[in-house]
Amino acid sequence: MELRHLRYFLAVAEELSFRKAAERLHLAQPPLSAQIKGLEEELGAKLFERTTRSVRLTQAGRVLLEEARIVLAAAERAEQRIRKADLGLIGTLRIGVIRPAANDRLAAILRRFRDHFSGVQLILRDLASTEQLEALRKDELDLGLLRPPLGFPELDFVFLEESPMVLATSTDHPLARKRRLEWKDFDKQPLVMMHPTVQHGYYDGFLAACARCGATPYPYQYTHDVSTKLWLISAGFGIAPTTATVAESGRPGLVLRDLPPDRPMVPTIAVWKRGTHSPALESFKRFLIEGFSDVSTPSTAPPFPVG
Amino acid sequence: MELRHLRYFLAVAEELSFRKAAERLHLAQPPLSAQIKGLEEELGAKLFERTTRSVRLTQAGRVLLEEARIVLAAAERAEQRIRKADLGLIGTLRIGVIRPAANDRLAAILRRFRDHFSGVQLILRDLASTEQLEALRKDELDLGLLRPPLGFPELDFVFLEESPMVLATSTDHPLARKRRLEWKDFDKQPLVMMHPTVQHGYYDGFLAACARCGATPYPYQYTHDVSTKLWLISAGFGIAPTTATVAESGRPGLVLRDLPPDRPMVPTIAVWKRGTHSPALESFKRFLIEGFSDVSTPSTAPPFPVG
DNA sequence: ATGTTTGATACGCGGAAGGTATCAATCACC
DNA sequence: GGTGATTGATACCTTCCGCGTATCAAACAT
Repeated sequence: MELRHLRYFLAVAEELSFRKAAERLHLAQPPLSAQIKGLEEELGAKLFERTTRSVRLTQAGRVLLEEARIVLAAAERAEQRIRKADLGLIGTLRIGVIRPAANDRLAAILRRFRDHFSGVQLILRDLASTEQLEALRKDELDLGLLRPPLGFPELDFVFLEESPMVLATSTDHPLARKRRLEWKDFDKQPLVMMHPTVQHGYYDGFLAACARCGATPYPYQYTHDVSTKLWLISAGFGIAPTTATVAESGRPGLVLRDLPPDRPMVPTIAVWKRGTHSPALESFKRFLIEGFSDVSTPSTAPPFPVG
Repeated sequence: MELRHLRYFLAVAEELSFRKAAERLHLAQPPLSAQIKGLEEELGAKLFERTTRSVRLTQAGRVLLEEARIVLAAAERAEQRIRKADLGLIGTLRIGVIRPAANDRLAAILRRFRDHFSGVQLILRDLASTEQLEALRKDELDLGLLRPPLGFPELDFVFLEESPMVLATSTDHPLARKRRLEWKDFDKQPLVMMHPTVQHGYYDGFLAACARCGATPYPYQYTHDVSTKLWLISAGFGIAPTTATVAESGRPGLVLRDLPPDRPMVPTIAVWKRGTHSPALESFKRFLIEGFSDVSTPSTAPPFPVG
């Protein structure tokens, strides 16, 4: 059975005349009769009682009259929704957000987007950077707001903002009191780090700077989220570089110190799969870029290692 | 757009592989690609992001995935309901009933039918004989329970039961007291008759018997339903032949008298349009005939004038 | 009796659906 | 890093089916 059969049937059922129905369909009458006949044979049921002078619906025909209208309406709706989706007016955007990016600025952007694109359902997922990259790879996410580096090629990104990396220690740690930190201060220091499975490469810049000055801190504890990491640091389990904006809310027992000169910056980037042509996503990216325009520094070359 | 497109699209969207989808559809891969391409062009929207190694849904594709399932499910449901309708398991039966036929016996038959065919919706319409014939002609009724004669050819019928015609008078009418009625008693009597537009030909037998005996009663009042007719008679507006079963409920002021020998019988028949092949209707007729089997007298030739 | 109207039938054409062979691009694997 | 395997796209051909024209048979109108 094809929609053509239903369209033809509906015309005949409504006109109760093959001739008039054919006219309405801009079709000759013989092929119309043939199509109806074919439909009846396929369904194994007579749909019309025909004489040479009258056409009447059978029981089966009466039922199909109801059903055909439903099917055709559903098909019509499908076409309309496709067109809307293609304009980016409806659809779903699955967006991954790392905790530090879930701030007021992003909330305002989301709110503005929803005001303009009420038909686009935003599905926000609170995921760590590595998890987002994996989700992007598996096409379970349309856009990720996360930290570099990118996990695999086939990704495009745009830089949104960056925040300096600072050192987090407990209040009773010697480095909390030292007047001015130097890279070699971190030699043989125990580090409280995010586990690579949730954030990979985050510490590369820090460790490289240490290495350049001959300092070799060592991994001591791994956590899976930022708040646990800060909690462990405040409990004296070690030190760690972290992003300045993350720990702004004054946490008791925690001290944030500026790193020595040439401190790494921690960018937030928006990432999506290359070649994804989604008008809704394009619109969302426009809102994102505009929302961060006062802080973002557009760059042609990636300001950090990719991959 | 045809259902084929949606079936093909659904396979590709679910498999996310043209090759696997083609396999599932028992189809070669190139025509499948061509069909999807054609669908995309017709809708004016890309449905898949394809590389040589991966197939991903676009926003529009994701929307169509939902919609295609809906449309195909509706089509599936349509086919199933057609088959059921063709077996007479679902559908609607529009049945006309004259008031005198709306009795306990018919109610029991209707109840039994509904128990066996719960999917068939019975639409009962309280209509006079002539109205039913008109409704049958216009295909607004599937079966009529009414009185002869039939209004036009193209009708088939089955005899269900009959009841003797009796005379209705008011209690103070001379004929109410006469010991034994003769046909010539009705000469010059005013008749209270059902209007021909609601019951046509009902009085033919009575008037013919009168005429054979030289009696000529005359039409005096016309009513449009039985209860008004009996009310007028009880009020002394005239006399009328009526069906014995109609006036059983003792109405004050009304007297029913047996007619002279060779009194006409009043049949109840079930009527439908010839050539109507409706399994549900066939089943209903079976229930009807069985329900009246103790009183009906099957006959090959019509026991009354047709037309 | 004749003409008109209606659905069915016969038949031919064109286009679209489907099959086969093949290509280009990418991935896996040694 | 070259090579074979896999995947979707392309080219080309065949088949079939949807559609049009011409015509018929039946029923109604005149």
